[in-house]
Amino acid sequence: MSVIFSRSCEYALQAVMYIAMQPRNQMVLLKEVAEKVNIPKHFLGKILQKLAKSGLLDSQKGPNGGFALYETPNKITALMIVEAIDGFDLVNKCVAGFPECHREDPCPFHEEWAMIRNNIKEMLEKETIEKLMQDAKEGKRIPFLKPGYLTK
Amino acid sequence: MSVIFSRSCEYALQAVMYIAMQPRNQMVLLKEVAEKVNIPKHFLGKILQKLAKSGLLDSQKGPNGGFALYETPNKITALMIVEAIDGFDLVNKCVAGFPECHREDPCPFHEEWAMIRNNIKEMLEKETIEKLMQDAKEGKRIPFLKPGYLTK
DNA sequence: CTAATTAAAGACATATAAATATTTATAAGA
DNA sequence: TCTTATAAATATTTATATGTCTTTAATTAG
Repeated sequence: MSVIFSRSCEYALQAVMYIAMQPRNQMVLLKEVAEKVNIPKHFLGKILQKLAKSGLLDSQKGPNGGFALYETPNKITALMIVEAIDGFDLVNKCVAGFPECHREDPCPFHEEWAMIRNNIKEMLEKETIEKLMQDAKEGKRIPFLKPGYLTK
Repeated sequence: MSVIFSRSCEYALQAVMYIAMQPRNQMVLLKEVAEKVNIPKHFLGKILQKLAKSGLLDSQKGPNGGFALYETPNKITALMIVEAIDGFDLVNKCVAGFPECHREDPCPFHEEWAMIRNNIKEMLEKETIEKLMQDAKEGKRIPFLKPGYLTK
């Protein structure tokens, strides 16, 4: 298998990027996100609820309701999203699955993995939603990016 | 979730380490590995079969049968084990799950992740079974390591 | 107050990984 | 050849993640 993030977490990252790219003056519908980013609607609903409970998104029921970023894009990092959905077990769990592996009593992989784990964490902290949007403007692919977005 | 390796893969790494630490002049029983490393026996059986088919282990049925390393410990790397069990999707798959992400048309995470992925790969290549055993002798914890091992 | 719109919640279904149990095939030794 | 020890193969169960469907609750507009 070799997965880093769960499917839910991948969806969360993509959905937040999509929401961030919409005009800030109105909320974005679950239906719209689901269709544009191609995620099962009710499954996505639960993911966005979780992000809302974690304080990353705002959500409103009823007409004109929907989802929006709770903070400005420069305050939301990929790490926050990952932690909200998957938890960041990567930080604690032994990469080789040894049950009692920790710094004072490390397995043979421990130190090497600690470095990599740290790289991952730093990378995810550095990637704010703002930066991801910037990247998109510079041509990095975000499949659901509307053609007109760059010129807006 | 945030998993790097599947449970099977963790078991594979641990089991190979265990086998490597046994005397080379006889085969190691599935039953013994399962008990000492604390892995469900039949589940482990399938994992070891897979390692045998991949050419990492030798296996023999019947009395005096069991499993053994097919190569000397310095020829077997953690990467080989991971690839045999999980495949190394890490190499190909987009970390954020974008379906059509590749080098010529990368998502915003692509380059950062490529570096980390490479670090992981290099680390796993560097960790031969021999080195892991060396580490164990230097005090790195391997829970199923027999107390007497260091002085043998 | 009523109807319409939307997210939230809960129940259910499916897919996959993990674990367990049973049967079969192979080799060794008496 | 017969029995025993062992891995290999197969079938079954359980757990968890993912996906779907239905109902409920909240909000707005009229």
